[in-house]
Amino acid sequence: MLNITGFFLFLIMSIFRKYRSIILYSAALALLLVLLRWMEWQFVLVNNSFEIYAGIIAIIFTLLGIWVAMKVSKPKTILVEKEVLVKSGPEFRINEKAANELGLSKREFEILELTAKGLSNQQIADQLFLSLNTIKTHLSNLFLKLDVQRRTQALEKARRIGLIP
Amino acid sequence: MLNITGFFLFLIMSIFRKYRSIILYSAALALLLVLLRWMEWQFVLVNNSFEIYAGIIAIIFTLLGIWVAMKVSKPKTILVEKEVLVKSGPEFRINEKAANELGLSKREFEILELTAKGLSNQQIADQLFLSLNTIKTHLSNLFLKLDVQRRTQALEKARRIGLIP
DNA sequence: TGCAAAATCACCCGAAAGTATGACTTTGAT
DNA sequence: ATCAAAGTCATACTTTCGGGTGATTTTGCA
Repeated sequence: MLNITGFFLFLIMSIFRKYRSIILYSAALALLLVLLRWMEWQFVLVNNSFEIYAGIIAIIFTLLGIWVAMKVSKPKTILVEKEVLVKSGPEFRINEKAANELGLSKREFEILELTAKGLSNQQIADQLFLSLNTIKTHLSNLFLKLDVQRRTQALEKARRIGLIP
Repeated sequence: MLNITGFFLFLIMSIFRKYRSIILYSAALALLLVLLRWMEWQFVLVNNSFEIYAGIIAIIFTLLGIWVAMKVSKPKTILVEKEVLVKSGPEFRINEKAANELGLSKREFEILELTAKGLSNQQIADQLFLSLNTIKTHLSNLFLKLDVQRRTQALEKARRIGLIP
C-alpha cells in the first residue's frame, strides 16, 4: 500500500520537476488574473472606462509573453568560444578558405559542426529551432558539395580538408 | 515640384522598408484594438462578462508578445574565435591505454577505426570478410562500452578520450 | 527594385543503422 | 580440461538517414 502511494508521490514530484516552468507560469497567470479582478473592481466602480482597462491588460500580457519567450528560448544569446588550432606552420584558417572554396553556406557549416558533435538530425533541429526536414535538406546539400553519401563520410572528409578540427 | 514630392515619397518608402517590422507590428496592434473594440460591443451588449473579455485579451497579447520576442531576438549565437597554439608534443599511444580501460576488444577497436573512415557497416563487413550482422553486433557492444547511441556520437567520444586521432 | 541564392519546410520512399535476443564456435588463461 | 570472454552469425523489429521533388519565404547584392 505504501508502495503505491509512494509511487504516486514520486510520479507527481517528477512531473512537477519536469514541467516546473509551465506550472510556475500558470501560477503567475492566475495571480495576474486575481490582480486584474481587483483592477476591474477599481475601474468599474470608479469609471467605466473599458478601453484603458483593455489597454493595460494588453500591455501587461504582451510584456508577459515577451518574458515567457525569453525564458523558454534560453539558448538565444550564447557566447560560443571556439578554439581554433593554430599550427605554427603556414596553414591558418583553412576552414574558412576551404568552406568558401566549396561554397558552403553558413547554415551548412553550422549543421556540419553539430553533426560532428554526434547529434542526430532531430537533436540538431531542436537546438536550432528548425524543422527536421530543414536539417535534412541542408545536410543533403552539404553531402553534394562534399561529394559523400553518409554523415560519417562527410565528417571524415571535412576533417581531412581542414573544415573541422 | 515633382522633385520634392518624389523625394518625400522616396523618403517614406525607405523609412517603411527600414522599419517594416515595427510598422507592421503597429498595424497589427491597431487592427487588434479595432477587433477588441468590436468584441467589446458584442460583450457589453450581449452580456457584461468582463472576465471572458479580459481572458481573451490576455491570451491574444501573450501570444503576440511571444511572437514579437521570437522575431526580435534573432541574433542568437555569437561566435568568438579563440586562437590556441597546439604543439606536436609527446602523446603517443593513448589509444591503447584508453581502449584497455574501457575494455574494448581488438575487433571492436578495429571496427571503430573503419567507422571513423566513414565506411558503412556493409563496407566494413566486406573489408573484414565478416557478416553484416557481426559488424552490427560489434558496434552495438562498442556503443554500450562508450555509452552512446549513434556512430557519430561514438566517433566524437572516441576522439575526445583519445581513442582516435 | 528585381533577381539569385539561401533558408525554410513538407511528403514520400527505400536504405542504413541500431536494438534485442539467441545460438554456436574459437581462443586464452587457469 | 574447463570456463569465460571474444568472436561469429541469424532473425525480427524500430528508428534514423538519405535521396528526390517541389514549394514558399528571406536575404543579399547588383
